[in-house]
Order: sequence, then C-alpha cells, then structure tokens
Amino acid sequence: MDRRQKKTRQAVFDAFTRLLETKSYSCITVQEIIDGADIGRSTFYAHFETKDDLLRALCAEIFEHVFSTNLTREKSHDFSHDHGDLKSELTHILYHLQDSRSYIRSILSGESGEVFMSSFKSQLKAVFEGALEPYASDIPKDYLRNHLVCDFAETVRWWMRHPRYSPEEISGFFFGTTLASQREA
Amino acid sequence: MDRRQKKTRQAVFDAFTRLLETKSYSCITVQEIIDGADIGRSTFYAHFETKDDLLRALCAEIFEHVFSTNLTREKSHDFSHDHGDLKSELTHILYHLQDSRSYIRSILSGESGEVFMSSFKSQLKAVFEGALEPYASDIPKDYLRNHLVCDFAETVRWWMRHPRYSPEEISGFFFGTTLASQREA
DNA sequence: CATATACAGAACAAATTGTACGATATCGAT
DNA sequence: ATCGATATCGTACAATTTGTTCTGTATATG
Repeated sequence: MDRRQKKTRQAVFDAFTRLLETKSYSCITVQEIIDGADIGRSTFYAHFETKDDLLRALCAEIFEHVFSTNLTREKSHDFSHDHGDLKSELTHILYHLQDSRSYIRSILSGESGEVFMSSFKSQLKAVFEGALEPYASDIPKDYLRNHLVCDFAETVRWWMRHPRYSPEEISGFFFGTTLASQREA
Repeated sequence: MDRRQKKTRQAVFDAFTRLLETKSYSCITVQEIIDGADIGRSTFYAHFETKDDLLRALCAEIFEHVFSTNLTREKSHDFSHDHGDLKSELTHILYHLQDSRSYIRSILSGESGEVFMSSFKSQLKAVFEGALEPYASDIPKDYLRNHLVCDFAETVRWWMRHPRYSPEEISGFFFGTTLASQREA
C-alpha cells in the first residue's frame, strides 16, 4: 500500500479517535474528521464511503490487532482451543484491549457501541467454539454460543467503565460467574 | 392529555414502527415518519425534538407497558422480589415482549438496538436487585448485577432472532445457563 | 358558546452530505 | 534521475435533511 494512503488512513483514524474522546459518535461530522486529520474533503471520501464505514474500518483495525497474535498460534501445539488455555487466551485479549481503552470507552458510550460490540462478538465466536462441547442439554447450541460470547463482550464493556481492575481480575470475574467455570469444577 | 395529542402521538408511533419493519433506523427520515403518520411537519416537532427523541419515547412506551403490570404488584404479598417468583416475573415480561415482537426485532437489528437495550437494562436492574443477595464472593456486586441484567437482555435479543421458542422455553434457557440457577440447586 | 390550544401547510435558513473537477505533489519503478 | 501512475488538494456544486416560524383553521374543554 502506498505510503500516502497509509499516512492518510492513519491520520483519519487518529482524528476520529481523538474526536470520540470529546463528543459522541452521532455528533461528529465528517467535516470535523477531515479538519482534524488535516486532509482534503475528496481524500476522505476516496478512503471511506461514509462515517459508518469509517467506524467499521476502525473496529476491524482494532480487532485485527487484538485477535491476530493470539495464544492459539503462539503456542507450540496447535489444538485450536485447548480448554485449559481458554482463560489464558481471554486474558491475552484483555491485555490488548487495555491498550486502546481510552477511545474504546468512547466508542462504547453511544450508538457506535453497537457496531463495536457486534464486530467484537463476531470475532469471539471462534474463540468460544471449543468451549461448547461439554454441554449436552436441551438448550440450543446456538443459544449457548451466544450466551458465552455476549457474556464476555459485556464483561469487557463493564470493564471499560470500571478500569481500576486488571485483566487477570476481569478474567477471574468472568470465569467466576459464567457457565464455563462449571466445567472445571 | 388532549385527545388530539394522543391521536397524533399514536399515529407517529404507528408510522415509525411500520417503517422500522421495512428499513433500518438510520435510513428513516423524519419526513417519512411525518408522511406515514399523515401529519404536518410542525406537528411532529411539537411532539418530539428529534428522531432520537422519538426512539427513546417509543422505548419508554414499550417498557412502561412491559414492566407496569408485573407480578410484583399483582400478587397479594408485596415482598418486592420473592426469589421463587423471579422466574415467573421474567416469563411474564417475555409474554409482554412477545406481543411487540414484530417491530422490536426491527429496532434491535441496527443502531437503534443500543437505545432499546440500554433502556431495557435500566429497567431490569430493579428486577434483579433481590437476586444478588445470595452471592457473597470477591466479585463486585456491580459486576454481578450487570452480568445478570445483560444476560437476560441478550437472551431476549437472541429470542427476537429465533422466535420459534415460547416464553417458557426462553425462560428455561436463561435459568439453565445463568448463575441465578445455582441458587436453586 | 367561547376560549384555549393543537393542527396543517407552506416557506425558510442552515447544515451536511456526497460528487466532480483540474491542478499539484508524491510515490514506485526503471 | 527521470517518468508514468496515482494520491492528494481545494474548490465548487447539487441534493437532502433538518429544525424553525408563521398564519389560518379545526377541535377540545369548560
């Protein structure tokens, strides 16, 4: 990718996240982002179709970072979801999220939170897929998957509002209340 | 309240929910709502400040209906949250929500879902307040409250996407996976 | 009936959006 | 270093949407 493109793209992301820390998503205009990024109007539209498109791109960028270097690939064995490692993997994700906390918190407090959470949950599905096996009951598997994914996602959202806790503590809260903990008992 | 006001307000709600079944919230313009309700432009703005305001008012109306005639008041005793009745109360809420499923589903599938869920969770807090007592642990009470509330709210959201289940079944799924069920075991 | 008020409908300014264009600057490759 | 490709700039533009204001009319309430 062209240096200019990368530079512009990053300038837009920076201006956008900077704005998100001062005002809510719906109150931000495209022009404000353009001014903040110090680029031409047509340049913005050459990169993103709309403000929503930008938000989705930002979320994709965040999660690419959060989910790319996960434990699954870092470990020597390649059991895609070793049960004992689920907690480590989730804690790892929490560490990554902690880095971007300042503007993730902003994204989550408003209408833009829906886009973030939706993208987050979509990625989380794969992480929890292996954790579903132990539960054989009359409860639909799709419900269980949704339950675990939403549970963790909402835990993260809660964490962003209560940043005094460490990733390990948050991970502990999650496993201390979720169904997933029953397997280990 | 003036008959004319009630009539206009209802016409707006009807037009709005009707539109929500065909297109997403952000794609709906105020003018479309006005045309659908067959009222004058100034009349709309005499009732609602903005489209967001209308959405909030609609959610408030829905939940007023859903939470107003709950079991807590219908029962003879007034223990605000008798534990054994929690399941009945939640099932009761599900029955109410089932009635408005057609457009609640629409509200939930889009950016407007955030407003709905936020309002819903706010109301649910009171319902679960009594269920927190049994858990004395190192997990913050606020996390537990949030956990239960989000869990049930997300259960409802899932239900709206999988309407083939009855309120009793959904209630069963919820108690079958949530921490709240451990108390009864 | 009489007064207050809600409504209709049009007209209005303002803000925002997304596109089009030619000129300029920068990139990547030879 | 040069050259073709292309990203950017900046302005202008049409179109849409928003929220307000106004006057005359219709309806409710007492």
